[in-house]
Amino acid sequence: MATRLAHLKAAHYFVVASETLSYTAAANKLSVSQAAVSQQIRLLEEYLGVSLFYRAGRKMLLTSQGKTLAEHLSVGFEKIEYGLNSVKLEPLAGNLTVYGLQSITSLWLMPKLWRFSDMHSDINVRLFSAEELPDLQSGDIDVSIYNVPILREDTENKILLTSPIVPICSRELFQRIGFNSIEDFLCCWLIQTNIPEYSWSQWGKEYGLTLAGKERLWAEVSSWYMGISAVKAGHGIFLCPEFMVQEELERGELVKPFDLPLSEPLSFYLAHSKQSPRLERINAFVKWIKQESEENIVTPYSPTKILSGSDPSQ
Amino acid sequence: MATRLAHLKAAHYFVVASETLSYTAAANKLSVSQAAVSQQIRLLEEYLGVSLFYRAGRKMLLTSQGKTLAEHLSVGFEKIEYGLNSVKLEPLAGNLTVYGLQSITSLWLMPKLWRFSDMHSDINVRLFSAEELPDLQSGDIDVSIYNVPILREDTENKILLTSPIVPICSRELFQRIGFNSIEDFLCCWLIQTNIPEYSWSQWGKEYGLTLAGKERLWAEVSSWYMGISAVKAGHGIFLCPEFMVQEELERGELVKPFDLPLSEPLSFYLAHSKQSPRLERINAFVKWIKQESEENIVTPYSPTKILSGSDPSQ
DNA sequence: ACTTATTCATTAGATAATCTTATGGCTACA
DNA sequence: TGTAGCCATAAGATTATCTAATGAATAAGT
Repeated sequence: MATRLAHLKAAHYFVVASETLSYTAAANKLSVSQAAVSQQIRLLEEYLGVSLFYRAGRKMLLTSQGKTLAEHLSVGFEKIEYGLNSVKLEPLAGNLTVYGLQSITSLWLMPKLWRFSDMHSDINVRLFSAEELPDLQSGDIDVSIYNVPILREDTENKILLTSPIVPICSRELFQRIGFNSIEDFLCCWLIQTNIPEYSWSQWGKEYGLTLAGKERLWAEVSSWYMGISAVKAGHGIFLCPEFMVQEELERGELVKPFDLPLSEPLSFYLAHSKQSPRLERINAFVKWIKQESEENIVTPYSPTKILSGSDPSQ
Repeated sequence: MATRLAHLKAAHYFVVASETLSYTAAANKLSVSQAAVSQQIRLLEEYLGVSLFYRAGRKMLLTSQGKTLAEHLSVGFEKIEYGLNSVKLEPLAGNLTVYGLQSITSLWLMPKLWRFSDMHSDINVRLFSAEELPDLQSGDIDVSIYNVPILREDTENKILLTSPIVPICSRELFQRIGFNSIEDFLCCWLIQTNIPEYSWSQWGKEYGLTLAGKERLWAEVSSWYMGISAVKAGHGIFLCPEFMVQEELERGELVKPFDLPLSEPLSFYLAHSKQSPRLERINAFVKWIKQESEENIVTPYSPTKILSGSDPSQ
């Protein structure tokens, strides 16, 4: 590293002035007097032995050397600013960016979020939904909810919730087909995600249903969310984490034809950087969300109730 | 740009300390007292609300946050240093990097260079030879000598020298073949660069020599320098800028079988950035080299003299 | 042409940041 | 157990930097 880096403050003032092309405006931005800016820039010019600004009437313009310098310095100071911001401790109040799969954010988190905002009106939660592995080190994401833990030295992971995966269909489909036995599944579209552990072939293996026939009706969706949307539209039976459709099950909009979950449940993991400058905010959020998930571990409705309710003759 | 960039000096000290992992060593590098470093880093830690170093016995180690910060800051300060250096005026004394094609540096410039060092013992000339277009803005090259001008707003170009291009061969080849007429060329290897203007076919066109026959012996070299090397080894006749082999012609090592130059001479251009911080040095060099080239514009030996002088019996 | 407002330059004095010196505590090592 | 090496801290000295006031130059409005 450079051991002789003189006049850093002057360089900073210069960069601000190079953006505004006005000492007065720069001085305002920097909350100092115009004279301070003028002096610092003069100092820098003397140090470099080169003039950086020249007057064009009432305006100040950069000399060609000034332009060169400003380009280099501005990227330097940006990096420095970014570095400082990425470790500078922030107070409790402020923004908090939560990342999650579409399914869990829209189906589980969003409906609960108002309660958090209620408790912490000074924390502004911003949701960010996508399907790829989150980067918790970049500073763009504070907390993530993902279906695998984010394994890194500096990342803290907690299991947020664990949910069985069961076949789900719409009430209409359920009433139309009847579903006296699991073989009745074979005359419906079988919807699944692209995760092999949670596929119909796995389910078939566990419950002795042969799905090999090529006359099967398959559909593969790229996210839980899309599968649930399909099921709601009555398009088939979906192997779905139960908690995601808890409300719909309660309302009877969606139905579990049989309460036959996959042996492997699905877990979601809460993760955040251990050294985030927003740890205080993060901890408040994590504490709250853990409570929320614990209050909802038990599925309040037995799906067979709906089943028998809608078909008492069985 | 960031308008609130506090404690830049502290950040700088921190980066130096993060490299040495010692406040004392950092203080020495920075030419300040150890206490100054200690205080600045403490200040920075307080500002960030985060500890950056921790003591491990007698050593200081970076905390994980310290590491993060140091990584970002060091690249930032490097950019700043680079920027400042690229405009900071330098005194006459110091390094000067001269770029040129292999041929011109080794055959023309290098042999003269001792005279410059003699005049300017405080300017240390470093030669850099390659074949591609030089970048005079990067700061790595101060002056270039190239066969086309470097056309840029901020670049100054001067013609350094203009030289005829003539057929050249070794004395041995000359004596062996005799060369009574230009048709005798046809029984030798014809060596040329890959520049069409300076090719044998161009020469043949100008002097009415038909070179179409497929029994021709051709060799194409990628630089003047390589062609001259080939000729010196007696491998054929080369279309060569005369000034490059002036000494060899004088000594009789190489010979011009006929003084029949191409109509288009070859020019070399001296170029440098108008806003280099090393302009003083550059000007000294340019002034000298222009003088050198003007003193040598005329070829002192008529090649036909060597021709007749070296082989009186023929 | 004459104000007037705006902008940067310059100065002197005030203020704040930063440095040094001196000292003390801790650790590693002989 | 002493000693040397390293960092922390405090007080006072020294610089660096700021502000306020003023001047000079320009552009725009009257």
